Amino acid sequence: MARTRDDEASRLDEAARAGWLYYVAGKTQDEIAQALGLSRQSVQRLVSLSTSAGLVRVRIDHPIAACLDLAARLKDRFGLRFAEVTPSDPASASTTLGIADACAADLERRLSQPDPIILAIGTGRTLKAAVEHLPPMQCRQHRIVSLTGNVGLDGAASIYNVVFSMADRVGAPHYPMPLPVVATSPEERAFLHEQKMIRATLSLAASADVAFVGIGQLGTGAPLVSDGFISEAELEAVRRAGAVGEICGWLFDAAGRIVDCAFNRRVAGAPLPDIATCEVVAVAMGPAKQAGLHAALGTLVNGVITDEATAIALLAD
Amino acid sequence: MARTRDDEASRLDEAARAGWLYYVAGKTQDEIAQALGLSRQSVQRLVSLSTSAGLVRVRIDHPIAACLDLAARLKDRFGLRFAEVTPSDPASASTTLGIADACAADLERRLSQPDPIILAIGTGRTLKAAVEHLPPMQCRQHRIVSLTGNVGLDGAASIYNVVFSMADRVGAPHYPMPLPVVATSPEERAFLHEQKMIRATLSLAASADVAFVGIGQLGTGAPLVSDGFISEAELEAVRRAGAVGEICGWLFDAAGRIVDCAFNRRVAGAPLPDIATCEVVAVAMGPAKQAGLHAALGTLVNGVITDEATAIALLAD
DNA sequence: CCCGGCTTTGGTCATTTGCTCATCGACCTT
DNA sequence: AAGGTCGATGAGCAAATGACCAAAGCCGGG
Repeated sequence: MARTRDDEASRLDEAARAGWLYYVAGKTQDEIAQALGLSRQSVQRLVSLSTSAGLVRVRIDHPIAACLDLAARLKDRFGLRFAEVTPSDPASASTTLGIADACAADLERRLSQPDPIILAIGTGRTLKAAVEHLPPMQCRQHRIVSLTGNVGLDGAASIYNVVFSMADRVGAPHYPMPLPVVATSPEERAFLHEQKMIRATLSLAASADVAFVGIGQLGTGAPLVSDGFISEAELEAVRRAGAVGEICGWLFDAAGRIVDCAFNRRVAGAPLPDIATCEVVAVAMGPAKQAGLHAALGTLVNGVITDEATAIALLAD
Repeated sequence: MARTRDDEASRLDEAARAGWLYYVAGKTQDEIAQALGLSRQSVQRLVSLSTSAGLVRVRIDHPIAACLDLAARLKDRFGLRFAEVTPSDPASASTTLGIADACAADLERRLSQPDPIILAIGTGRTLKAAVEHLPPMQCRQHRIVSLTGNVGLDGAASIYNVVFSMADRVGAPHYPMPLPVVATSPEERAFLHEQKMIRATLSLAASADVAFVGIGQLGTGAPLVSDGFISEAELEAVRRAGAVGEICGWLFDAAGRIVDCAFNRRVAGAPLPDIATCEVVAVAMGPAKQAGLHAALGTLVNGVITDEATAIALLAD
């Protein structure tokens, strides 16, 4: 036996004492060494031991602390590269409150970097709200590319295509997709994708460094239905085929796989960027989006911005 | 107005975030700076703010054998119901270091109980420091009553009356004493105590479940003198009459008896709760308070929070 | 008894951190 | 509107910290 119980206990005792002097009394390791008659290195080891042995408990008394903890657990659980959790306001049923600010803050942080990036952006009410929280900036070094078509069924630009307002605000070159959101047939889609300008934009989207996307629910009030891209009946059919959510029009199942269905073959937007090469951040909250979010995390996206309640629900699954 | 509440709150948000990343996640300030899009110096300031604002609470989760032993011996020797001993920093002359944290932790423990209690609190620098270490809580079930008047000689509220800041932090109903600390005469004291509101508060104090009090020294730097409640000469007189310490203004002798003197007849605060029915905890450390502490232990108080050096000295007497 | 492996200790150096100072900019006063 | 004041910010620097490395004990096995 290399060490007796007593030795170990007294060593922990020493460690606790050193940790106390260091963390509570705020002494330097040199002073502690002098006080305890040890070398500074020994004190360093004791202090280090006191933390690694879990003797030192640090608590942050702020609501943010719980959110950061949830974010760390989300990252760990779903293998994400990025996670941010905002405090929930239990009184509000809004599905953008808080995360829109958080998303805007994150966008701002990324855009204020001098190194040029290609930023892809999806569509939807959540992103729309986020972009509205962006401060005016000038960052011509970045390029912003839309992942979805911006033309509705009636030929009018969809108001939820956010690339325009975003690029407008931040003063960056932008690359919209002059396409319908959904083509009338796979053949039309293929034809459209052959167009030179479209190909350039598609290629830009494929090489995006970071993408922000919303999660579309498929239940009551599904945006695909209310925006007229799919009929209730067809949606019901793909739901029975396993679809649980939608990103930029792409329907996916509970395992995060793009469903092989007639609708997806007509989606005119760019394929979702590969999470191996691109940071794809889902911005969504609320019970309606939970199933879709859960399926997409770690498969279609490797980042998330959500709220406390949704984070808790996701981790409980 | 230089700063709005929102600005300050969001700055604390940021500070909490930085503090969490630094202390809990163990990141370096450089990494945090990069993650939050700030300069390293700003992160340093935020981390520093998070500690100075009391957001970060460190506690050593290890019973140091020596301190446990001292606590047990104090309980045994003085017949106490409660004793807690924290490690000492031999180099520091602070009279609050460590015990403020310990007192805050104990207060928090008691306040987090669901069963409602009446908590009486005295005054002084030590308790003030302890309250500042309390985390924000919501415990409306408890009542906090002050044992002393909160009005100084000049009519201003004494800053060391801690019931306000404490109640503020923990969100509990509180009952201050709208009285001077010391009345100008015994008659004035009697008259004041006849007031209806005062009587209610006095009665609440008398039925307190637990009380936390500081110990006032009578030697150099006696708070009663520096706060102007008693003249040097008068203090010297009561010292010759046997007084060795003071709790909430009440002077007591080496046997722990309240001295029968002119000053005590004018003390306007509530009588000290009876140790037969109330847990009265003295929070004090340091050689200057040792005599008073020794006299009060087991007579006026039945609990103590002190530090290692003081505990050793008390047991050596 | 010596030797080799293992742990611990103290020294050295790169990294991290806290502090001071100069500068900038916003806001207030005159 | 000009000037002053205050706070915030970033650069530089010195102190503090943590990691690495070599040397010294310590033990069991031979």
